[in-house]
Amino acid sequence: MRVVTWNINSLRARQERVEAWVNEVQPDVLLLQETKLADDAFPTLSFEALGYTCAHYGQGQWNGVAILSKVGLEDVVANFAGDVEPDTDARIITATCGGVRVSSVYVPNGRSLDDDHYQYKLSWMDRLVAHLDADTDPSHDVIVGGDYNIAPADRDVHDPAKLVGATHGSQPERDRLESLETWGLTDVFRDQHDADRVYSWWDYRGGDFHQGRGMRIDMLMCSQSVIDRAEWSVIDRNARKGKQPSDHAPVIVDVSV
DNA sequence: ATGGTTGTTGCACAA
Repeated sequence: MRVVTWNINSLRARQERVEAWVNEVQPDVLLLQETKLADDAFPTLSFEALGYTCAHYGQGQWNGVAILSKVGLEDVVANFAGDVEPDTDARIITATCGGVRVSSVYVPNGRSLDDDHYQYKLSWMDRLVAHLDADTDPSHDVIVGGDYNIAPADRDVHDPAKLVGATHGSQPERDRLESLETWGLTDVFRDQHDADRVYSWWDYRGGDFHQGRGMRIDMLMCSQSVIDRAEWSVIDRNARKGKQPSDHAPVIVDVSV
């Protein structure tokens, strides 16, 4: 079973590229972030024609997350589960696909360490753990994939010095990722690869992609039973090339079933 | 240090 997470930075602007990539790579489950669509604008019919069942949670203009599946899609939860304080933004959707409890998450950017949005980001990560407690159990097959807007370690960043005093690499953010690990999830890409200078996001500006200046902030966080069956994982940086790319590349894992 | 780019119920703001 092939599971992919991809922040596509507007589905409206990216539909053609996303469909071409999907036809090439044939994910069984595709987790999208930043669709920037309201639910009634989501192109369900286009994806159904490619063999997918879809669940979308969006608000238009900003945010928006989706799950596309060829292996079934059940028990959909938009927003946080249970009694967890609901998010005002559309940043998380959860479903069961092929026996795996998958979530597509778009963690708040944080903007800057002194911004209210940074506190919102930390709170959001705390609520994500509470959501997992309410929704499922680490002994199950669980994949929480998405744009975390957090680089797990300095080795996941082109220039760690530039992150000092900034978001994406601060200790409180990394502590939140560690809380997810404590809950029972593992970053499958890092579990499989020791390589440095592998990124999933590059700023559009200044030729950063071509200069190799990026960060690895998109992850597939997997429970142990999934990690044990993970055969292969890669970040497809080719998808960041060419005309009108998203600023993020897709992250792929193949899990034996 | 600054600025560079892309997207949006855009003409400022988020990333």
